[in-house]
Amino acid sequence: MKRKKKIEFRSECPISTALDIFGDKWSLLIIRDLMFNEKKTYSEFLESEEKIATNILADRLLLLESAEIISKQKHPESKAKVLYKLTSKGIDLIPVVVEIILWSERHHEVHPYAKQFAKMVKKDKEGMLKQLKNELSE
Amino acid sequence: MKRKKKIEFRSECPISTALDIFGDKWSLLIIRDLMFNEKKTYSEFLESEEKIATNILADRLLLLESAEIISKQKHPESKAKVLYKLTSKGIDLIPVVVEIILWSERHHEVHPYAKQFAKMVKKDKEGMLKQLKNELSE
DNA sequence: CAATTTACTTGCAAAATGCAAGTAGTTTTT
DNA sequence: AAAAACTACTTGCATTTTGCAAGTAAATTG
Repeated sequence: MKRKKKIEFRSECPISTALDIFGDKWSLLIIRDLMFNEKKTYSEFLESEEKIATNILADRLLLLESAEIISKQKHPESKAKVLYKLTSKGIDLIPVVVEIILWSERHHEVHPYAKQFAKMVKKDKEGMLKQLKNELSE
Repeated sequence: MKRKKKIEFRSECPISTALDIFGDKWSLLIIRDLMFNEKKTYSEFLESEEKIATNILADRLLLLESAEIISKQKHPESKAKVLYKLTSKGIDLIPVVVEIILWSERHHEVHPYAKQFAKMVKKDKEGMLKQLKNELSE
């Protein structure tokens, strides 16, 4: 098991600390795929439309694991596969990700399904957050 | 007026698009300083404890300006100074930044003032969001 | 048992970052 | 009014990170 060097925090500012963990172009996309797209394995993450490079994916998975946002599990079907899942700390990022989606949807051209999602969240944000959390906590 | 090359979006995913704009270690810290720390000028941003490099700061200010998250204004006191402020699109990031603070405060060691802020948000999130928005919209 | 799949690693070029120093207006000090 | 200091940058260069292509080793499939 390869251990990634511990993340150095630049300050005790909560925003800075968060950025030290997921402040890059890729980490939140992995989290998105775990959160909304039912992706769980290395090769599934590779398929996403933004086309992350294999070495970057491996690096980010290690980083997110060392930050305890994701964890590795045995895949029930095959031992060639590795199952990644969000930890409770990762699941706890739901409100952050949802607010990013809402902001982006208000200000940019986005996929129709994102517009639909935003519409549903606006109807009942609390309910939606709870539902997402439940789905991921199983 | 130096124009920064237009940001390329990797996809129409709202999260990916947001990351194309502020998915790095510094942009959200500038936004934080504008949002919570009453910083408005280049040299004030440089003073923050994370110590951004001058060239990176200049680059991020251009990027945020081209994404219409901040705008440059004349400084009322001096024409040696430049006043940066959040646009309405930038102000609209308040919920994102607040959720990041809440998440980080729950899971990491942070400044005491951040804990205090989290406590106040938990009491009345809607009120706090409105108040922050009002303060920035003047 | 050969081909394919899965989860990576490696090597190298290109891009981004970080640091120190420099510059060009503007304002303050003497 | 000249010199010093301040403000908002830019420049050059070393270091680090990213991106791409190819390779590997174990597990699985045909």
